[in-house]
Amino acid sequence: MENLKLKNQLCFPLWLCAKEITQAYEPMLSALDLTYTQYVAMMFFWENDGASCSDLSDALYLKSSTTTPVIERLVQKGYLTKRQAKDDARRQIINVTPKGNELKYQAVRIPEKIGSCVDLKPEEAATLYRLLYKVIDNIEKEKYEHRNRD
Amino acid sequence: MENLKLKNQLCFPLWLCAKEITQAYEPMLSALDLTYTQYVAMMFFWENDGASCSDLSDALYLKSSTTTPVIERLVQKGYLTKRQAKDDARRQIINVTPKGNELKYQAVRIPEKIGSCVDLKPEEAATLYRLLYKVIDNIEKEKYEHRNRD
DNA sequence: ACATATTATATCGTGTGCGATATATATAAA
DNA sequence: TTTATATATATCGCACACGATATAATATGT
Repeated sequence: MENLKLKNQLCFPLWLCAKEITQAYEPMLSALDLTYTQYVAMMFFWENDGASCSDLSDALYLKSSTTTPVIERLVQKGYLTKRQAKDDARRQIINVTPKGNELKYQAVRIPEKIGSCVDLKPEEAATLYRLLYKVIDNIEKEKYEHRNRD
Repeated sequence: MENLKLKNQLCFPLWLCAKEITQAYEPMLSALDLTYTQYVAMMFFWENDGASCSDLSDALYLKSSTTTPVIERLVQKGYLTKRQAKDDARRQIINVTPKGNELKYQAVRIPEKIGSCVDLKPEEAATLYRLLYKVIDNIEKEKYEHRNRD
């Protein structure tokens, strides 16, 4: 039963690490009135102004049942606007407001602060980054193959 | 603003990877009527029968507001029991029921299935494991120092 | 043109996970 | 002994995140 011990699970430090790093953002983000998920969503729209709800869902690997309320809150806070596309009324176009763009200038110091908190050597960070994406790709591939087995 | 792009964030693949791997457990765990968090809690109690609620909170770095309902559900399912300690009435002792121990034998194949899904070379998995714990330790250290700055 | 399938988004219920707060018990200090 | 402090756990409200399902709009096939 050695393989059922917590210390032998890869998933456990992964889960824990994600939780810890998300919490490390909390004091910086609460100053901007953002949660971590809202911050990630803002990062996406800063980079992809005019994208749709489903573009966000795809980029973040989230379901619309998660992104819809996240976007809704960011609209309420005045950081985003939402309107129907002219060519396809199903599509909701999201735009960043001037207030939402100001946030970007306030957020610009956050990544380096987190970096100093994580405190890895550049090559360690690069290795971690590479291995995480490898796991993500492997799981995605497995999911895809599983779907096609039915 | 290059550092505010999603692809340059270490936290994003971390968060995504944790989410993906948790979901990969889902089909195996739903057969045992467990969620991922409940499974982790069961792993802890299989290894630490007779531990308390706060022992679980400490081991999983969770608050009692999270562990209390998790334990509550596992008691309802008949996998755990909860009783007051004789020497300290504040302390709640958790024990695994026979039904809870049967689960262990059904769960024993899960880690290897996840391993094949994650599909890393042993040395890659070891590196990932080491780097994740390094980040966790660094963030914990930072938290500790921050507390002592006040 | 019209039925069918697909796509985009929303709604609902369940289960974490957090901070803030409350309560009961136990220990230490006066 | 009484008071103060610390500890263990529970409760509450908020914000994800999921699967299942519903609804509306568009695209496709005959």
